[in-house]
Amino acid sequence: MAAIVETDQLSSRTGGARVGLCDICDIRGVSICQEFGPREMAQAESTMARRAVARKHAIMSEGEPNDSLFVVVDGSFLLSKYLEDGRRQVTGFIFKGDLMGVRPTDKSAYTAEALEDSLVCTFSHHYLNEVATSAPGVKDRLIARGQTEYHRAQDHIVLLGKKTADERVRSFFMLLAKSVGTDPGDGRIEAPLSMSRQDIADYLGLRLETLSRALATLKKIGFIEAISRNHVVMNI
Amino acid sequence: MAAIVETDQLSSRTGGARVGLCDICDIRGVSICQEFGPREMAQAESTMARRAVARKHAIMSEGEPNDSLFVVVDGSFLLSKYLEDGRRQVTGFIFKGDLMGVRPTDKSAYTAEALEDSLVCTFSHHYLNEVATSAPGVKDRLIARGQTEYHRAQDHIVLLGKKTADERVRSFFMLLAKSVGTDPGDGRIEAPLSMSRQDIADYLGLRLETLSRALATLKKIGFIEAISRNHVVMNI
DNA sequence: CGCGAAATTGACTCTTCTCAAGAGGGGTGG
DNA sequence: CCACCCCTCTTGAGAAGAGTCAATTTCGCG
Repeated sequence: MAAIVETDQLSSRTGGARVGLCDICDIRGVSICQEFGPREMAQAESTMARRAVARKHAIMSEGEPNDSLFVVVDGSFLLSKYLEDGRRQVTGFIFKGDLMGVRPTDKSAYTAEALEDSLVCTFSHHYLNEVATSAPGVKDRLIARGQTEYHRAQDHIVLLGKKTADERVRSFFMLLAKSVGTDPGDGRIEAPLSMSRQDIADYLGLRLETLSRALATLKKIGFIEAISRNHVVMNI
Repeated sequence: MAAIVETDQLSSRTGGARVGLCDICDIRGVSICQEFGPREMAQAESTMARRAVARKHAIMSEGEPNDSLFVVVDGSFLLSKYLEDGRRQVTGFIFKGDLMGVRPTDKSAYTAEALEDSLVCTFSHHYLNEVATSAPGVKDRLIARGQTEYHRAQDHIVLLGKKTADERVRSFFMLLAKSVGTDPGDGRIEAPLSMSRQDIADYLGLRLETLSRALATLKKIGFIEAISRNHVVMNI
């Protein structure tokens, strides 16, 4: 199922001048790179690779080894785990600025696949360890990110364990608003929907049909102003 | 609700000789302390405190600040989060050797309360940072522990999102067996049950009654050989 | 414009929840 | 040491929410 794919058109791995790749990166300020000083940044750029990941392609697969840290520069990813009989649970959505693969492992705990054509920076952990000796903040940042992931997971647990279908769907849209929502000026919030209804249902622990009915309810009460396959306008 | 309580009878914070506290610790090998060299260990012992936590008392509370790392030396803890209307979700159980408070925060994401009279070692993060400069493995260990927590949370998410009541209960007992189970020789596994039925139900996203019915089923099919309020024998 | 996948809606089923009553077990006081 | 009481757990019956199966509609894409 969806092997790791290298779509390298945008990679900067070829030799020569690479000054500026990070300088112009619009997530530089929010990710681990902010811990790099000028020297670390130069080091980073020399081993870091930018990689395009095509929609539906996995960058990590459950059970497969992974030794890289991925920083999502653009696009979005879906994290999932499968039960033996094929039931799929979506354990999270990853957006611009988020990290995947905080720790090298020889058995990844989940699959991460691109929901749209996306762009990531990859850092080998082996190398990151070296950088960390001169920029100790990097490890603190990894610890912090790990905790953020954990807290998100705990919120997800509360959602799945205690919330009704309508509440779950509402919570999902709140998360979406916070992660990728934009405010066009009026009270409304707009957000792109890079995931399918099935993806959302699998995230919320609901069936497709139940999600659909909940969407109808949220539309009726006005929480959702308009929704299409890949876009939503909310009144929060 | 359950403030942080200091039940200090067992604390070693008073001055004088403290040699040996860690040397004789039976979880030394499995926890972060294993990263300490002799010098770090001496440092650690001088600022670390052992603390007894009485049953039902919280060592961390949702929304409250926390700047210590806790290592569970003996006993067990329940992690929980509450919705505004009081619904409680148990997000995890913590046993001997586990960590709590991997990161300092001024708003703890969850509450941790002792399920039985327990014993923890507390390390202030401020101090831990100093130790980490000479023992860099400590931070790696914190990253690793953070990831372990996250992976457990993901398993919990799968459980809540995709499993039936019977499957959830079965999974809980498997977890219990792995965490605190002992094999008395025959194929069976025994484990103490420090949590109530209500705690288990809140962990599994089920009602008390549903859990009770599932237990009856598991007894009938023989997965559970015997179960009382605080002890279980399983056939795995 | 039309095809096909994705999403919605409908009717019915089933698992889990709810409310209620009863049984069991542990601890305290007589 | 026993009995009682209280709290926890179990069991029962009916209701409700979400699941299932199936038909239909919508939307995005060629």
